[in-house]
Amino acid sequence: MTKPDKKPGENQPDQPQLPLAELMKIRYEKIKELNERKISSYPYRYERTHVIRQALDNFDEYAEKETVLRVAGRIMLKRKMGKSFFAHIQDSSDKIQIYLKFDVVGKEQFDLFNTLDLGDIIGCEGSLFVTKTGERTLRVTTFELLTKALHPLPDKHSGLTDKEQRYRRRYADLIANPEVRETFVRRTRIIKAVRDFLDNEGFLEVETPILQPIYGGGNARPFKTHYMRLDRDMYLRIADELYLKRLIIGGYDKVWEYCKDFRNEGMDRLHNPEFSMIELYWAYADYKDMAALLEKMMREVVHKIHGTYKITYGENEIDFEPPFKWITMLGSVKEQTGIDFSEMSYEQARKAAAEIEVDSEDLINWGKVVAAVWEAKVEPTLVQPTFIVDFPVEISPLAKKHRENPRLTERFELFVAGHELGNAFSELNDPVDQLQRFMQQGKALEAGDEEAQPLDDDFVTALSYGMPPTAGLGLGIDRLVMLLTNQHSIRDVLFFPAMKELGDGSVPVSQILSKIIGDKEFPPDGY
RNA sequence: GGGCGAUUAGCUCAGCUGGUAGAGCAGCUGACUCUUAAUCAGCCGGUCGCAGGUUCGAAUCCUGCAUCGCCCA
Repeated sequence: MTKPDKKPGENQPDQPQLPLAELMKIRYEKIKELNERKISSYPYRYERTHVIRQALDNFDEYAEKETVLRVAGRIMLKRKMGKSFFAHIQDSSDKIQIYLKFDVVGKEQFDLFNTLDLGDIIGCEGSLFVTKTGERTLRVTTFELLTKALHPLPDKHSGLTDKEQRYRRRYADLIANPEVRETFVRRTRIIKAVRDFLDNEGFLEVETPILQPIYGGGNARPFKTHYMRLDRDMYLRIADELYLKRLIIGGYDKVWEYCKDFRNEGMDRLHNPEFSMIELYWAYADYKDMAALLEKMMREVVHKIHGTYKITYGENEIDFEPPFKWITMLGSVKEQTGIDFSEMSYEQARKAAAEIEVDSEDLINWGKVVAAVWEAKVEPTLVQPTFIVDFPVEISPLAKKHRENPRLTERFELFVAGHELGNAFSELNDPVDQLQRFMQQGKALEAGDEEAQPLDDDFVTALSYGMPPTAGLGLGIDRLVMLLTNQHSIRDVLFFPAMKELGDGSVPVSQILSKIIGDKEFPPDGY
């Protein structure tokens, strides 16, 4: 149905037809033609006998017996040779060449195959053979279109290389770059290895609230949301710590959680606002026990994934064979700078920091100055797995004071390849001390430190019931995955990293589609 | 937050010191019944990230903004 009074000259030149729209329209027309022939472009299922990898693994046997196989996948390459086609189809396991001959499949199927586009998903039945050039191939006797792709695929050779597009359209990245699929499979295997290890060590996997009335357990700005039924603000958790300790108080000895946490801060190579950790708590143990456990875990996980204890990360070879280096924060600072901060006052520490060009302008206590010096001078040098031990009390509000030095806490962080991987301490279980630490944090919060944590009254209440001596650990899973997949940006180990909103005036695909299907009722020059 | 770089067709990229946009792939037509980034012939396809400015004239020079990347804080 077209408007008869519309003249060709009336096509608005200020609304040019987008090339993408043209490509999608051609594909949509193909769907309509198939529909007229009662062929669906989106059937419901396909009975596969094998995934492609299985077919290839047993190739010789299947080829010899001329076993009939049914495989399915996405068309990645397609070559026409007169009255025959070669194509490659790809499924989750692998890809295989298929060969389709006019004489074998007949005119109807041959013509149908001719209209297929790269990106379409098909199911093929046939047997295996080797071509003249030695490629293992499926000779198709019959095939079905399983899904029509409206959007063209990235370039068949160079794929999708634009980082931004790869993050924003991860599905296209995964289709075009199989090694990306492999990275994420490895991510899953790493998490499973951690889970298996903790299972074997007798830790109970639990779940605690993500949506919390009071956030805590770390130093970070939270995301705030609103619960309408209760008409109150809630926070997305920044850590699991305070809830897991409540479970220790409740009587569990060993608990852990795989957790998504949320921190309202910037994003860069090492940070995403939403990230994954594991936290575990272990009653009747202290931070040295925890360090030994973590060593053991790292060793096992690395070996399970790599089959060896030495891995390559960037330019470095990293050796996970225990024991890892163990050095106090103050000792490591002294080692790198020659300065011993341990007996200094706040003022002396600031002066010493200034001499080695570490800015302590906004740092309000001794502990923060020490930490700043340490970050500037020591952290970047830590390539091999290293425990940095005994942190200043001011920067460790949930850790128990050191049994030999009240300025410090019994805390360690594990560093590998210059990045913090894990953070652990002998947990503070004295409710009075905990309350005082909360008060200190409260002052910092009032003074404008948006990362300080608010008083959690119920947590103090819980502690007052008595928490056994406990060691706790938080381990950054995204960082661990980066390390074991040799990736250098957290965005490459997250399927869907946080991205800023695009402000470009590009035409959304849904709008293109609307206009294409609008052609049924409106003249085809409508856009 | 600061510095540097990138942004041109669905994808991958050219486009020099300003003269009004080009290739390959994909798509469409045709040839080819063992090709493999198939090949060959022809065709279609662009608000040159956005907004200003300089200029007779801007993809190109200048300013601002946006997004992405890298480095620094």
